[in-house]
Amino acid sequence: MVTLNEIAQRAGVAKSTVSRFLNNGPVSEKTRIKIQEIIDETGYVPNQFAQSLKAQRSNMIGVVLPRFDSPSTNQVLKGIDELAYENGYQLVLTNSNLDSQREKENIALLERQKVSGIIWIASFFDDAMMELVKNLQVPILIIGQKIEGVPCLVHQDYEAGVQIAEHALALGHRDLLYVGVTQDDNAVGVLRRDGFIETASQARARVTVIETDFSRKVAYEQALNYLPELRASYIAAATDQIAIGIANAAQELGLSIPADFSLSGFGGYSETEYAYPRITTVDYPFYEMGQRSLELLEELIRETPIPMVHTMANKLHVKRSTQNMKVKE
Amino acid sequence: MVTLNEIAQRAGVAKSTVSRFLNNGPVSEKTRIKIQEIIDETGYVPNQFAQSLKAQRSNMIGVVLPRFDSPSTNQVLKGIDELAYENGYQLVLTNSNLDSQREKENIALLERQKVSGIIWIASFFDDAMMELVKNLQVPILIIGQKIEGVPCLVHQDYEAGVQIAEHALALGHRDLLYVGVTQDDNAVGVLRRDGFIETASQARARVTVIETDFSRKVAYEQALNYLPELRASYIAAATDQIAIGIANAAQELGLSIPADFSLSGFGGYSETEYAYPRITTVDYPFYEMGQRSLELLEELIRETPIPMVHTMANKLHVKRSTQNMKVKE
DNA sequence: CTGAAAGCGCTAACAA
DNA sequence: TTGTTAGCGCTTTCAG
Repeated sequence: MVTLNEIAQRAGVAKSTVSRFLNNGPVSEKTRIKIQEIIDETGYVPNQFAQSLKAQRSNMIGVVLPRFDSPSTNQVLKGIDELAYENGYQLVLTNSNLDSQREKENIALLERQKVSGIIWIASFFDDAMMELVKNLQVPILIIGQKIEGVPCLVHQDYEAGVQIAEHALALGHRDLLYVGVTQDDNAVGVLRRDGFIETASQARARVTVIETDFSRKVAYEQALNYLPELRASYIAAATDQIAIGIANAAQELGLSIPADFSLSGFGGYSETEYAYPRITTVDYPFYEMGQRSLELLEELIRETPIPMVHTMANKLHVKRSTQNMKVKE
Repeated sequence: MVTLNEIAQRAGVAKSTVSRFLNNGPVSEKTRIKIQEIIDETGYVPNQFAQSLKAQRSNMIGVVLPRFDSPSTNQVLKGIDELAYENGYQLVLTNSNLDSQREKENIALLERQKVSGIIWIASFFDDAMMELVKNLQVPILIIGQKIEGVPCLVHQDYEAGVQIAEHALALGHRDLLYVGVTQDDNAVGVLRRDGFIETASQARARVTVIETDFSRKVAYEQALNYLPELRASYIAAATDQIAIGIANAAQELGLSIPADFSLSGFGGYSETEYAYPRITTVDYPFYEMGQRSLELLEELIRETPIPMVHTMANKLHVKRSTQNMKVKE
């Protein structure tokens, strides 16, 4: 392996001179040329470990993600990656496999690796995690969950709930079903639902709530049960996956959307793009969120003081699955 | 930061003793306990850069992938990740964003980082790449493309083509349409097609071939054109994405699958799971492939001699989109 | 503008 | 079993 030392000897200068050259320090034109020549000849590349050992930090950015096969996460990743590449960072990805224990391990691991910063795409969260994050020696940015005292980047989930409710109301629906998820997930389980319910309630619409989990399959199976006796004319599902599950069940039961009921989701990362009919949803800007998260992390790395909470705006996309309340009878 | 040196001083022993302790070398019971105590107290963690600088290699495994938002790649990743985690490797992912230039950069970058090994999920391939890979100082395993003289792990694409053709023939279809992709992609563009065509031709079936690209959208648009005048009773699409595009177009045109024609894809990573009707496909074991790739890479890292080419078997999954050739008239 | 020297934290001979 | 010592390759004072 070619080392700095070797370059120095061949060029007849001291190591420090070569080092200075490498770091754009003051070096005379003559030696500059000489050194460059030798470097080209030998194909020398600095040893990153030695550099990092000195610097006590690396040019790596750690990302903690809940799983590899989530389309939304992948969009976020894409956004992170793009800027990381442009700005010369190397991405170290750690998958927690939806395991809170492993999530902690991963964050600790990245800290030991002395990454420049960590982006944590959070799924859930507990006190031990809080403790860990607060004592971290490395800047961290949390995506997707709001945590007291730690820089976060979140969606406007409450507002999204409001948007969907307003949409339903504007179409004349007065009897609504909200298919939600566990309250353990604050963003998806609580905020969206609250935005929806509060808006609907204020308008004196009737809202029923049922809970399902995140899987398309379970949503599908449950829907097979409740759809036949459905009273509501509008179903708001807490995620696009759930909406698709419901749509599948409707198809199975011979129900037609939006003729029999309107249906909407939340998410919109092309998930619903190929569902029939296209499902009305609130688009979440995942890709942009990834980019933004890296920008914010860089501020943190530079120790620029920034606000703790940042939000990404989302946008209602009306498709064919929702329509005006039909006047029956 | 707590260093080994500090631990040594506090414990009243030499650095080397602590180091030995850490690496399970011979240390007396008494000092063993003492050292452990101090480590627990201080929360000491070895500095990985220093370790790597010494060892001239890291415990990282580099993965080069074409993009983040490919479901099949994500399954592979999941498989890699699982074993990497179990075996104490850290994953460094580099995205090439479907850019051959960046693919090269990434491999070079990982080499400089002295990862223990590289898994390259290859999309395409040229001579410059060949050159690079052959001169690599780090073990590399290529997934998805077969390259002379380099360890590869590939799908049985030709065999998959054969399987689909045999399936179509067994159902009595004699007029087949193959919707393929560019021959630049050897695995998908050439092998699947050849397996299909050769099998069908031997059975004296009529085969027409048209080419599309990898996107569901383009497949959909093209199908809108050719489906109305379709002669064939069976369409074999080169990927599930393409099959879904065709199915969408059929739905749009009021054609019914499999009544009007049978349709099959290749792939089967739950992509087709929610399409209606469920599409017959050849399941590719992506997850298992990820696991296998890590196993193989570990052999390479240990310098165990292994064969150059490894294949993953796939399996035909018959769903509702294909049925017996109807006797018309 | 350049060189000598110290040291980042760890491992591995080699002696004791 | 333990300690001493010499680096791994690089950066960074500090003199010259």
